[in-house]
Amino acid sequence: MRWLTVSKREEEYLETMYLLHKNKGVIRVKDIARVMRVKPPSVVDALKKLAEKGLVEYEKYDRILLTDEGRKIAEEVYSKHVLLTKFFIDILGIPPEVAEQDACQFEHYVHEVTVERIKEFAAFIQEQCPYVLKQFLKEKIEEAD
Amino acid sequence: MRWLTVSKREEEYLETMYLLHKNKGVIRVKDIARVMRVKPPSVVDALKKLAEKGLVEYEKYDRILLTDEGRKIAEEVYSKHVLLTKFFIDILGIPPEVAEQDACQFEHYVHEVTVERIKEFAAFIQEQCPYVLKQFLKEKIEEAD
DNA sequence: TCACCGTGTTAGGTTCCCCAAAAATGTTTA
DNA sequence: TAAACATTTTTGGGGAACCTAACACGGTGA
Repeated sequence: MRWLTVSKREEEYLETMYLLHKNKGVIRVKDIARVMRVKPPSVVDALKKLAEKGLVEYEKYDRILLTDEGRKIAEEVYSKHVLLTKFFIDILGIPPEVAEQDACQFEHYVHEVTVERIKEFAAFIQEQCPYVLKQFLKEKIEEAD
Repeated sequence: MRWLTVSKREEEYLETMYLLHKNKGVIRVKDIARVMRVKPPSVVDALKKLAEKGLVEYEKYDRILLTDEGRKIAEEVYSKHVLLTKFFIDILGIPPEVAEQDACQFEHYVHEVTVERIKEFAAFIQEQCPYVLKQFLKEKIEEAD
């Protein structure tokens, strides 16, 4: 029962915090700001709002943590991120940096149905015509040289 | 030489106006508002800004037109829209309403490289393994019943 | 211990995009 | 043509997300 609205930007904050926690153990304002390419005051604004929504544990000057609910949202977003990035790279043969950027935006909007279908399509194609796929990727890589 | 920045939302206004002009001949505040799901005052705000940027011909109470530059941007966005929608529907077999929604968001962010690659991939697959594709779509449509 | 410095926070302000209410203009009809 | 109706515009205001400048905290080295 998720009655609260989480904006695209808030999802990005949650995802960033999730990854910082996963990779560095601690979540710090400075690091969130660096990753999100904003200044620290913007991070504090965001933290206050997310705390009010019960998605982040935050007391000023204290350590920052995602709540269960916050982590759940972050994981959902991140899993879409991973899926989309993989699809762009492995199926469409898009350069990693571009794939990353596109996934990063699309993940916040893409419909569940589309996510599922992309997953299925990738599996189907890789199983049914792996050679054709390889051929396509090969051509694209050669063009890039 | 496009030095001015056009926000995502502005792109949407331009695209809406472009389609209204194409389909109804005239562009009216009321219709833009309906399509964009905003109230008329918001449309007027947007029109003023777009006029300042030279993307729209706008004098109050007068007829509304896109300038060449405005139409150019609208066409670029719209062509991405069409491509993405087609890809989602024809290749991934996503239901039209969902495809429409997703395309509508993604079109504003998707990288040129990705657009090109999607185009190429669709052509390649449709040529190299049309039967496999048909099989995939058939399964998905059957599941939906 | 305390002064310093990095980090975090507050205060105040900007831009973008939206709205409701009311005023102005345009159009249609009696 | 003038009243009634539809459409557009102005006015005034709000929320989201960002910023700079200044201030507060807290761990560290002298």
